[in-house]
Amino acid sequence: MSDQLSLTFSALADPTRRAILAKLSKGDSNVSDLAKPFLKKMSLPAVTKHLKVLEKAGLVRKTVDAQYRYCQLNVEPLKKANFWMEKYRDMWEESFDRLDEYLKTLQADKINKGKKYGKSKKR
Amino acid sequence: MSDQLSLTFSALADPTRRAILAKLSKGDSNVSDLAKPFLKKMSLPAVTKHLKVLEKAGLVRKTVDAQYRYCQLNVEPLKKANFWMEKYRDMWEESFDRLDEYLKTLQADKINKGKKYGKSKKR
DNA sequence: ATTACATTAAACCATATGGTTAATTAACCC
DNA sequence: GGGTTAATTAACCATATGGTTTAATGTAAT
Repeated sequence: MSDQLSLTFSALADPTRRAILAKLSKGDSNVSDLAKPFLKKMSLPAVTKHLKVLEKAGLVRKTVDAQYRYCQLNVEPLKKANFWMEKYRDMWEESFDRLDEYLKTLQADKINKGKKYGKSKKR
Repeated sequence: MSDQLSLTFSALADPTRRAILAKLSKGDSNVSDLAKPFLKKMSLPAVTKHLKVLEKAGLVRKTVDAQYRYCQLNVEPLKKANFWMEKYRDMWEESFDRLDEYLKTLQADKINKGKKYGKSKKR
């Protein structure tokens, strides 16, 4: 239906699914164990559905062992999503620099105000 | 409705919206100019809707000038999304290391095969 | 063989999403 | 003021999403 990147971002656009990924990052798990923390919030089939979304995005892989399905995190799509974001990294670091500069300005102004005969700073 | 992060990922989960962001990263633009490349694919109101999604996620800001709305990219949410992803960075770099190791193994095997009396490698 | 457990499938529902066309609003230009 | 342009709103539609409950499937355990 959608492209890989859209599937990935779409899969990440849900707190439950992000929590599932977080849990899987600490180790593989079968469905029941994985679902346990969410069963106060939702039913087991709901978790199954979330897992299916994650699988379609390639973020989770299942291996069958008897009646258990072991889920494993696959970070490859995350890597690709991150690669897409990298194009914008400069921009947010630049804006951080600007913030940094702004904070320095504030600091300078504060010092200036402190001085009885302080000059306004050139920028 | 959703949390900030979900809104961001959700906004990114569409190729048209990502293209809009890409275009805005090269400079501010009013809606019509922004929409131009997409008008073969979809109508202007459709683009307006996409913009609204991006605005709700905080990725785009509009300023009004007469009848024009100038759209500006705001990377802050991208920064936050990236921050979330960073937790997994080690994992995909690790998997790259594994790939690297694997490739070296292949290389070693190749060399081994080349030798008339090569031993099979223990794993 | 029966029972229990792990997991998924089916059927259903409400709301969200992504698109359309037609109408509306607001500002400009002559 | 009348026409043009920029952009949004409204009303509508089809499909997707995220949840439910109940049923089905397959394996294990006794």
